Amino acid sequence: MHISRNSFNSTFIFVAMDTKGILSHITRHVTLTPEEREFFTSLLIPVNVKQGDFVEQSGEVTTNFIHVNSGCLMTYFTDPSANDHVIQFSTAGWWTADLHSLTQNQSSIYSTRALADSEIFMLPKIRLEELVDRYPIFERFFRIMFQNSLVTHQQRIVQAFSFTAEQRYEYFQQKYPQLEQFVPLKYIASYLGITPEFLSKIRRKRMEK
Amino acid sequence: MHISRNSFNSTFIFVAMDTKGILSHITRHVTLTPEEREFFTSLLIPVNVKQGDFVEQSGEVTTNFIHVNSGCLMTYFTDPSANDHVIQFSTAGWWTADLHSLTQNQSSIYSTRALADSEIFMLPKIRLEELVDRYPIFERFFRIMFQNSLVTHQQRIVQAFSFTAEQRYEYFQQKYPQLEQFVPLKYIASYLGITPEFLSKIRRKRMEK
DNA sequence: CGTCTATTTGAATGTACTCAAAAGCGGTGG
DNA sequence: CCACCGCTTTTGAGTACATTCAAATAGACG
Repeated sequence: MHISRNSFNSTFIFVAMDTKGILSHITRHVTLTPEEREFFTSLLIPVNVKQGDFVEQSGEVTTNFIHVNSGCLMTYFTDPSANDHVIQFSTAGWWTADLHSLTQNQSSIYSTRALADSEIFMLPKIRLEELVDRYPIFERFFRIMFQNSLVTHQQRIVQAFSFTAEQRYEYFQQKYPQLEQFVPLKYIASYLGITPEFLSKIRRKRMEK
Repeated sequence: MHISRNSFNSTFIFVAMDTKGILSHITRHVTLTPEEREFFTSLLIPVNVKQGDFVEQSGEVTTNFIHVNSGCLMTYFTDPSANDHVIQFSTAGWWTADLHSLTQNQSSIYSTRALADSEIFMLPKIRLEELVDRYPIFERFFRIMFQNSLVTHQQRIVQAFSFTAEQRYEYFQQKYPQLEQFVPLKYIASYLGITPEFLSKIRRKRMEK
């Protein structure tokens, strides 16, 4: 899998970053006291990544939850035949993490890379544990977040099995209209579970209508 | 979709039921005080269902979390072409719920039925809310449960897109060896996202090896 | 412009589906 | 106890959806 900038950049740029976005996403689900906000934001590690940078690499043990403040990330799985399968695109407001690697301390089978220059927050697993021990309201927040994520995952499973590729593409366009603007089609094809060639044929067919 | 007993049984049988199993599943993840155990079990509604009974029906708004104490349930989705797609088999120790219907108060697109005579616990949504408000330890429990469930869901998405039907069948056999003993093949085919005819052909091919 | 990658096109192929029908299997009633 | 019924599973032929491979075209970037 190649993106224009394909070097692995291990020297992330740490900068001051606005926490309004992430806090507003959280307070959509739970109410925080000033103290809770303060403590939470103190745990976040702001990182600037450039297009093509790896945020996580398969084979390593994941130690961070990641929140996208701006830009766009892509998480993908490389199968034994060296084919990549995009699992998720994460735009502003989304969280991403390999929960299996994170909870079982096993090396990850997923990689996460920046599809565009992005501002992200890293929340180390051990810090999250401190956070929820101290303020159970965050336990609730993550419970709700995982709960919502499960709904989305379940819908994707249903679709994978009951929709044709063309229907999945239509659904994708409706649900993420902004993504198609700047995500290369081959990654969208991968996300839909089809080859770039076949996506191209679907697109032509739809243009002709 | 037909099971031997295909009547909708709205008169569930309420009985005394052992709460040891469900408590041990919970205390695998969190530690509970006697008071917390007591309060939690007081919220559970034990129900006995017979093979073929509906536990939840699509079109209705879901109001319960369901825990399987013994037996086996199956949750499936009926698509616009009236084809059923099995989403999950739930055996002893599993939880099941349509989180979308539950959280958004919308009518469910899933149905859940008993594949065998089963003992289940119902936990009404409003009771769960009381529970987590009063004892945040349960917030943690459900956070961990959803987190683990997400791992499984993600794996299933990866498999749907990168495995052939035969590979998915092999994985299923490894992961749920007990299920194949008594679940009709057509439901297993549905779970795997293939037709019963094709599963039959896969099985013959594997027998010949 | 030249190079590199992304996208499109077309032909041949493969995986899985549809439809129709036969075979297997468990229960029920005469 | 056997015959019949309803449902599940198997089989086979024809078909559709999606892939592979090879090559042409289009776009982005230096």
